[in-house]
Amino acid sequence: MDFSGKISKNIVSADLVKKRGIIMVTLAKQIEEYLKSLLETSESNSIEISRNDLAQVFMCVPSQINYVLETRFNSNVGYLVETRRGGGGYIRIVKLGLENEDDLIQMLDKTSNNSINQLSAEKLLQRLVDEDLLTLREGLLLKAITDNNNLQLAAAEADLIRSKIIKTILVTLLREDM
Amino acid sequence: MDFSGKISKNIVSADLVKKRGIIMVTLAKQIEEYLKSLLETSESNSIEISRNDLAQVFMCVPSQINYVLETRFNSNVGYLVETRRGGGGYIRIVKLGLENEDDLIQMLDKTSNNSINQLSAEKLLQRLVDEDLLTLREGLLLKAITDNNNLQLAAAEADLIRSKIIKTILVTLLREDM
DNA sequence: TTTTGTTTGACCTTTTTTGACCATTGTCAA
DNA sequence: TTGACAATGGTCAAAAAAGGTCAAACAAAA
Repeated sequence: MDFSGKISKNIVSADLVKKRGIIMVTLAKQIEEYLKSLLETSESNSIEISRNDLAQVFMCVPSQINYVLETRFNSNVGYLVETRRGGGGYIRIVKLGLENEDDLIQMLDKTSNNSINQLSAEKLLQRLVDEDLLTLREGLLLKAITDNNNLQLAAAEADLIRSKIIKTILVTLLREDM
Repeated sequence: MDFSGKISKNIVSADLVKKRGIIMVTLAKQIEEYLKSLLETSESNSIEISRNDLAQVFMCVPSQINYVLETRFNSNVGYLVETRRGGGGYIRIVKLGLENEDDLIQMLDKTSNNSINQLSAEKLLQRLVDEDLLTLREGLLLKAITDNNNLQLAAAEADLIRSKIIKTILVTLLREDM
């Protein structure tokens, strides 16, 4: 996208720049708040936006939206983002339910070491089944997927992939729109 | 075939991606849903349409129909399309079921190329959900697991791991006790 | 002053839409 | 019988419509 020739934005954006006391509220912060307010009024704890439209609303470059998503809506801070390109593309932000799911959060913390061996994964999955966070069938499926025999990788690599898979499982279970 | 007054919009089939407050439904998606709704009411799991008539109903160029057929009704996602040109020409879409083990085994064969990209995996999972071999939740979980963003690997490596995961899923579904 | 966080824009990838041109089949008049 | 022509559907590449990446420039905080 070519932005050359765009109207100098300093003038227009002046009234968008609110001040809170002396500290300037950044654009990123404003977009963050806006998205969070949308999420709050959403019944499903998720919203769908168009990157271009949103950028237009805030009179900024589209990539600014990505910055906000990366820094304020990643899974470490309790959000999940799904996107699609092309005509009819969209960005979906899903708020993860962090309030009631302390166990999952704790597991997530522990799991984020980027490495989980097969036995640990199996135990963790079993625990999720025991706590009714996964059905038995889901547990079996996931156990098979994280099995060394099926991954067929060098140990270190398998452990790494497994940790990513487990992390994804935990994050997905935190979705409140399932 | 008479299409007059037949566009029943917003017929949303079970989808891995549950839709909430859609921003923009593409033409392709609408035509896809329409054809799927026709298929669902069809006793024979097959329908016959006229490309030109359908294009007129949706007020688009005829080749748009081909795009929909190629991307949404190909054999990878469980459909078979037969056509005939010339006067009295037609397009027949047949929905292939996944009714017995042989179908899954066939799927396994096709899949065992040691490489599956994200989109193909997503479509395959969607099909398993549509055919009630996976629950929607299982589908979402598995889709997340096979998502590039979550695997965080180089494309080629991701495709390889994904094929192993898909293979494991299919094999597991073939288990008698699942 | 150094470090960390924000903003911007050039360039890239994916998906959908459109249209010009091609191929096949059926009909009917010569 | 055959050859024009109408009625279908097929192909392919360009344009349009999204979103993604990354590094440089700026700004704020430590």
